[in-house]
Amino acid sequence: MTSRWLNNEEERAWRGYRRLFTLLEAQLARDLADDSDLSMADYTVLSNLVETEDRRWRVTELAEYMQWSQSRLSHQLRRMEERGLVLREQAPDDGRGSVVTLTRDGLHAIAAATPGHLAAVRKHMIDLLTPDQLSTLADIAETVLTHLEGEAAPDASDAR
Amino acid sequence: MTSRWLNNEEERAWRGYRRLFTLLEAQLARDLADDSDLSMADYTVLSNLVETEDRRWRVTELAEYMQWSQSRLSHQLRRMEERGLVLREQAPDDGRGSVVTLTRDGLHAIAAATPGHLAAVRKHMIDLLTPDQLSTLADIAETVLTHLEGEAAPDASDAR
DNA sequence: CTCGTGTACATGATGCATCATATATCATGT
DNA sequence: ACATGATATATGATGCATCATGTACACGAG
Repeated sequence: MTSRWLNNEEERAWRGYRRLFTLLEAQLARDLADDSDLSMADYTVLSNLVETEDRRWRVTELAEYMQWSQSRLSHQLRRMEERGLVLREQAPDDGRGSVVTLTRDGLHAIAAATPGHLAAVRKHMIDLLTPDQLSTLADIAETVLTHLEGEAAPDASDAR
Repeated sequence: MTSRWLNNEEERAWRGYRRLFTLLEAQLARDLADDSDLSMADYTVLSNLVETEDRRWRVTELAEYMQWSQSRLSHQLRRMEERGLVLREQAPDDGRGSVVTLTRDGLHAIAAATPGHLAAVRKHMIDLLTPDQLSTLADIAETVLTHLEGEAAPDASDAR
């Protein structure tokens, strides 16, 4: 496990990347809280719901899509259900399953919050970068994500 | 829907960036947990301590440097103190303040964990990218961070 | 000196994230 | 039909993050 140290440019990239996420996330959460009653978690759930054709998700599928644990999503949905933002119904095709849907209030909440949030994303990040930078960033993410997804399921050698 | 507001390339960058952070953070935390008894939070605190000349920080300064709330750091330090990783002493020059230091165990823990952690950072990110990509990433972070830091303190009346 | 105000840090309460486990249902081999 | 194991979801317990507030000290004005 002999590890080389990070050189200057690598360290600049690494530290910058981490600090970027920390500060940007905080700023977006503040902006969102300022003009809605939603947390980032609420927003993400609602926006995933509103983006589907019929505005319905099976709970586990939504959890996988969001890269959340099933338990985390279940707790989050319970809180959002108590606030009247979403509903959980019996899945028609599977007695074990639930289907989450938006309530009228939930739809209203996400519709009201989205323009402001996307404006904030632009203001604090997208509009600050050149098209080249954006495209490089997307490439970086793609490369690392491809690697990480291979990492998560390096299975195949289950046989002993 | 996001694509109404961001064009394709912007959306690819934005979604990629967010998913990158989520998955990478999870992977690094797993790797760290696998070969140490430290959480990412523990690791960050310890590594900030070990990187200073005398291995001492005033609590508030450390909190600012880490971009943590003072309260969050205080709770974290209490837990770490209970585990014998750090110590808090009276600040010599200010009766209100505390100075955090590493214990022998804390020093040992960070020394043992660092090579593996840096190897993981290389493996899951740095070594996957070209020097150009790294340098663009660092530039992106610098640009956005400069903007965000202006955002956090848009208060010009501080001028003396 | 002491009064008011600001700063450094700690702490209790509350909400969220995670872990282990429970419950109900489905799927399959016998 | 039945046992066995897998899957979908919920939930209670625990630890961490955050918020509001408390305590102690600092510092300057009168």
